Amino acid sequence: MDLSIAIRNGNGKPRYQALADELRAEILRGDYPDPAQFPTESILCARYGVSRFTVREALRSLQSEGLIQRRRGSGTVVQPAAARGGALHQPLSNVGEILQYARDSSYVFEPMGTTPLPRKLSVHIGDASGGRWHHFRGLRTRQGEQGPIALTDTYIHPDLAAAARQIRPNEDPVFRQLERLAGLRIARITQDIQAVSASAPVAAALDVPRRSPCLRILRCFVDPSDRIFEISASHHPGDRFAYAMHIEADK
Amino acid sequence: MDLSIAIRNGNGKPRYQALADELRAEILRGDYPDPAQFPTESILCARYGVSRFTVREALRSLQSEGLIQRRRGSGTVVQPAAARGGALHQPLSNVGEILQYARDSSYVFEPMGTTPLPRKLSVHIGDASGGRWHHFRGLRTRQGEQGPIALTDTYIHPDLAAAARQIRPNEDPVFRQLERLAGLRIARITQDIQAVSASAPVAAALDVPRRSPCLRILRCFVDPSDRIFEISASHHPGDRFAYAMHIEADK
DNA sequence: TAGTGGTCTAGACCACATT
DNA sequence: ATGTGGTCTAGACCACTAA
Repeated sequence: MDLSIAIRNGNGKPRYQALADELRAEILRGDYPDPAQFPTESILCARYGVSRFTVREALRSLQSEGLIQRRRGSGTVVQPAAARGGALHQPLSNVGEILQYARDSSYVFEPMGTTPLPRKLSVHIGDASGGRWHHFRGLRTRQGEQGPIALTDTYIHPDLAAAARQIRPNEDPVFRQLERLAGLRIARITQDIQAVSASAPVAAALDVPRRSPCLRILRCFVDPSDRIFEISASHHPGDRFAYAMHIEADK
Repeated sequence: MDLSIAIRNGNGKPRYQALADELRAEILRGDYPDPAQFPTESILCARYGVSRFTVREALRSLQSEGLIQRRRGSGTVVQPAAARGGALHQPLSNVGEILQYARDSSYVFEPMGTTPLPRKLSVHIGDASGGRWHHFRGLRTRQGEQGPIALTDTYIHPDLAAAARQIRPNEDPVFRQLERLAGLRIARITQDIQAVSASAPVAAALDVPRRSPCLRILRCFVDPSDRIFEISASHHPGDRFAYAMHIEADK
């Protein structure tokens, strides 16, 4: 009677990740109108024919994304969408979500040629190579908003110039295209959040008054060898954007 | 010859957490001048007489705190302090770190009596009870800075008024004192980061010009039953404070 | 090829919440 | 008393890196 597609390992994806994807889709689809009706670990083990380890790894992902909450003795409940943040929020807990965050917003960008890394950024990462980085500039908009929610400047390391030239606007995010074109993997992202005043060009692009407060997010994309291959600087209008996150307690 | 205090379970603390505490102390103490000299999983298993599960749980904590990086095939290396963020940074990945973040800064606060929750906050959490919350106000300063790095307003839920009256300034953070005084546990924190203009009182307290950009962090402290028992609103001067974080890649 | 960390199994005992 | 999720063991196989 069990028609569920068994969680296999054929595609190369770990089982716990495939299981997490499956359960995440169910939750976002609204399959659990009653939050307490989420299956227990033992049920998931039986239903998908995997060990408890695999189930727990999958649920750990969902918990870190804020989709479920777990309590010893009681069980697992899905977190109501209302508690997951309001309209202008961007909850992020892993690289996958940075991609997925494009869900209900759209991003268009265009190539700006090559340039030395702006001084603020080169100081920030301690880069003194002085090479020319490929530069892209983009705007993120959200339906129902009266203006863009982000202006993003993206810089690609000089060593990846060949791949950078093949990047096409309006498809995947820049770092995903880079992964594919240059055959590299992203290991982690470091992020720096600061409040700044809108400079004239930023204010114009975001359609906000000059000097109005902006959230600036500096991201460094790092490969497994600790090389920074991409840097992005995003400016978000203070009144149209909030960065939401949740932090689990130590047990 | 092994004089290491065995990782026990007597104190009630899980073994993996005791191990993480031990290794974290070693790293912060500078016991690994050569970052690559960090022990492998099998060495840690043998040295502390625990299973690989326990070791990996401990290392998972340290990795989420950005203290170590791990690579299949190569090994585990401690993350050089330089790569963990510069002077004004506050890296946070769990509740423990929010406490620990007091490391090289000092925080003083004073009671401000009781007040209805400010409208901005009550709207944010959807609270319409209208009760009077205990209010504390504090300043965080950092040695070597020419001004405070945070102005924090903390509000305690009316139900905890009895405990709130016993809170003493200049000791533990408010939420730690609440845990002790009211016998509650904190399950998680939700956080909202936004850029705002300094209002007159905020500007005066932070010693910055009026309307200068500020990072505002709204925190809701939630108990295991999903009740918000504390809310805090922190304002950080844009030019003296950055919020740093790191995000691991999906495997 | 040897050794690393990543995934996975099948068990076990426990603290805790609910019945 | 039952069942939940949290901790922990002892194995195993694998993908990957480095020598």
